[in-house]
Amino acid sequence: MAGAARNPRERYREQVREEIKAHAWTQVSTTGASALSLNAIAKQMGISGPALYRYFRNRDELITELVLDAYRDLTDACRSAARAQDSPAVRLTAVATAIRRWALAHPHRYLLIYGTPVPGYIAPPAATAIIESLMSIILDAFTDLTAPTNADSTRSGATAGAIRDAAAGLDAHLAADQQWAADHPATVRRRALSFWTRVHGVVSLEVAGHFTGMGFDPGLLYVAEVDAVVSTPG
Amino acid sequence: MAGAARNPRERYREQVREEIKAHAWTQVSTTGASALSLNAIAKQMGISGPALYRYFRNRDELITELVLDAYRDLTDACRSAARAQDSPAVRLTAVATAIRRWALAHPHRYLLIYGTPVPGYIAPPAATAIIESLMSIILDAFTDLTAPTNADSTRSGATAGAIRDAAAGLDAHLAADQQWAADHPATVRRRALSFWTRVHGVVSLEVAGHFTGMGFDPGLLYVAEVDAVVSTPG
DNA sequence: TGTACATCAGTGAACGCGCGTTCACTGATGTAC
DNA sequence: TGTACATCAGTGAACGCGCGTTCACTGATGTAC
Repeated sequence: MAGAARNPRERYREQVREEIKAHAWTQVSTTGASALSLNAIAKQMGISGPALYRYFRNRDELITELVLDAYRDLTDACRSAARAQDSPAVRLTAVATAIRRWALAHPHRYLLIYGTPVPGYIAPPAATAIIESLMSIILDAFTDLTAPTNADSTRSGATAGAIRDAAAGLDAHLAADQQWAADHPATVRRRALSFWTRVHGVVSLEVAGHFTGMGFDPGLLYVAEVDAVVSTPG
Repeated sequence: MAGAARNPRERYREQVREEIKAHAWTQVSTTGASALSLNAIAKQMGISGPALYRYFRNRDELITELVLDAYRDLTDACRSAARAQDSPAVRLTAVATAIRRWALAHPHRYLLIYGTPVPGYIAPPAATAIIESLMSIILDAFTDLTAPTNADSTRSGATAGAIRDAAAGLDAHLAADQQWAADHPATVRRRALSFWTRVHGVVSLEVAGHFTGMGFDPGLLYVAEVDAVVSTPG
């Protein structure tokens, strides 16, 4: 995307960069991100170590590229999942499914973004921009979900007083806060945050293997968690 | 607990082991678990590297000890939080608060357990036993919560059909499954799983710093998420 | 079309460093008679 | 109470290894006249 390689040399450059990143990914998946070794990548490619410095200034720049690729890949998956659906509720479920599918298909990619931060490494600002565009998919869907049924979203109801209190408290806090996603109403932001944390609650535990041996299907738990926030009015 | 040091030599041994672990923790918090270095610990203690092999067979055994300590510490925090409360709903909130407090107080401890798995390292079976005792605190609380209001936990209700469907589907699946926590009814297990994933959804994102810069209070989101599963009937 | 020049991919040696782990050892500490 | 012996904490040298990064270089590839 950032400039289709014009001359042959640039084309080749881009090609080798991709090959390096591919080998980097297989290494991240086996050794972990913090143990990523440039020399090992070079050896796998049948190339001398210093040759890599033609393509990446140093180790940190390579990791940054991997992180950005992962962010882009996840966001693309969500965008195309959302595009296919008209109904906002179905769209949200589709996005949730896309996230889990993506995470299970590329656990190392997921963990590089949402796992333990690589010590000493600071995520590039570009990553924030990408993740914001992902969040806006979710925010927009919740906006669409709230708009038509605006009339019957009454906030009383005798059932379950405590949950309403806590949610109302969060709403009030978000209404006063103008930093994040200020162009969306507080209720929409609250539901988007709820969606986001429930998604990662199930997925991160599943990817890290904390459900293994328990013998139930995490997919059903996932659907239940996501549906609860999508289908609950308010 | 595992045998109070009898003679002076054992007492000293235990003491040095603890000192090594303390230095290991400060190193994990700065460098990350996968970069834990025995030689660096020794240097910090003013001791030669090989001396550590008197106290731990190798690097893996030290990490195992750290993991077990973290599991024990978290479980103890939850147990004492639960002990103070009679009402099951309040008890669950107290446990949730204890988990978040503990995670924020010891981010590296939390991430060692629930973050990216250390590559090549397999969690010891003893850890599973500890985490099961933690889960039983939550399972018992949900059992107490369900028991008295057993009569009015009707499964119909016109509101929010989708959420009921997904939850009911998970219930049916859990009822058929006899592996995990088979001594508790499916509904209780479903709610415990929901509680567990919501807790980690908020906490893991918060600890990894994914809320920084968004400008809202994660504590309020946390309370809302936990209250939603504690206060929702069924 | 052919030649001269600039660009740039890749090499190999070298830098200083740290790692986990083993081994044979010294010297202090506790124990048994 | 004093001595002989066993136990064990800790040392220093050594093992082979891999790391990120720099440097001066060779040789191929593309460009300009």
